[in-house]
Amino acid sequence: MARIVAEREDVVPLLAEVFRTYGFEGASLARITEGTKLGKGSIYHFFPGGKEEMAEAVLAHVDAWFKRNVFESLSAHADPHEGINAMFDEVGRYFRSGRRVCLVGVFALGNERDRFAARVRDYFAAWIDALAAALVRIGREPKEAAALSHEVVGGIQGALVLARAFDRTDVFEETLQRLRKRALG
Amino acid sequence: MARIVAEREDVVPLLAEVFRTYGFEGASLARITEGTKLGKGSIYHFFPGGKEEMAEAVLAHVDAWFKRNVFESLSAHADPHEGINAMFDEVGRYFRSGRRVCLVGVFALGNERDRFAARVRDYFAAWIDALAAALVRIGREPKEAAALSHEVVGGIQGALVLARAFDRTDVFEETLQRLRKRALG
DNA sequence: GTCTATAGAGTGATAGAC
DNA sequence: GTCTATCACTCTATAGAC
Repeated sequence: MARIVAEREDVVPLLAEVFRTYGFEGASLARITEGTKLGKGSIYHFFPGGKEEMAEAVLAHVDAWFKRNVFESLSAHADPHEGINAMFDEVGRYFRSGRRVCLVGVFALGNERDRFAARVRDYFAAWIDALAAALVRIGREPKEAAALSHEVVGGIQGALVLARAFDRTDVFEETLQRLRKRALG
Repeated sequence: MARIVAEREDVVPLLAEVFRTYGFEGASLARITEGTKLGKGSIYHFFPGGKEEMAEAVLAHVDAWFKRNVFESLSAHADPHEGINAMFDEVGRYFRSGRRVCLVGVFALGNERDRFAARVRDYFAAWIDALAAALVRIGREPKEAAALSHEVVGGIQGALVLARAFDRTDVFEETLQRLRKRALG
């Protein structure tokens, strides 16, 4: 018996792609074992809680990734303009110009939202708050910054819907450009 | 046997709520029979093609509803400003201030997009085109009208995601107000 | 009898859990 | 792999309108 060492952390990104592609209900064990190249036994060894625990781990992973790579750009840069630009660059890369959808957004729209309400809420709250803080740093009024921040994050989610609907990456890229200008201008 | 006469058209709105709530994959026959109060026999009598035919009928129904009640507002009013205002009013009502999600948006994000690609694309294209035409009528340049129209329709989709994520209708209403102002201003 | 709407038992396949 | 539950779907049987 070959023992290809896998760890929980190595499985989570693969799991994330399955949940992202098929949603929570559509992520069947068959699709999960295919996507992770693991047997059912291994999957349940890593996630005794079943699909619910898998989805929790995936949401935590996405949340951590965004905190580290996207939200932190906003506060880490000495120049907040640079931080905002870095955020848009990262977002464009992460969503592969709209070819990839937002897993948390998909969960927010679905029936599974209630099950993962806290995770979904916290993800968007963290993003919006980090962006709003950067907007205040470039001189916006707090209230204006909050509204603009909602507009940008919501606009990105909407752009993902339209990019998928039209199957066109330029729809996503152009919206990203427009939102970037509005945030910085 | 009680014979409560139902017609296909009466069933479609009930079906729509099931697909809207659970998505295509999550709309099991158990949920469908529960939501429509019809037995499997009746359901398959109306939709011999099964779930695929049900989803097609639902998408066609939503599409027709929007064409009649939303997109037509944009062209029917003598004053395009009034038409755009009417569109925003209808959208706010239809989505129940963000408590309801967009069935076509959910389909666009999911794996089922490919199966219903034409319907999904046409729905958003019709909406964006109708709005862009109204924006041209109030004096916008065609190119600017197209960009703004994408922004508004995408913004509405994104606002639905955020409203569900935060479980707050005011997030949706405020975004709708902001987009309305931008469209008209 | 014919036609349409109804109900639901029963099919094999597949689901998630272990 | 094995378990039970549930999946989408089929089929037979029924009722009532013509």
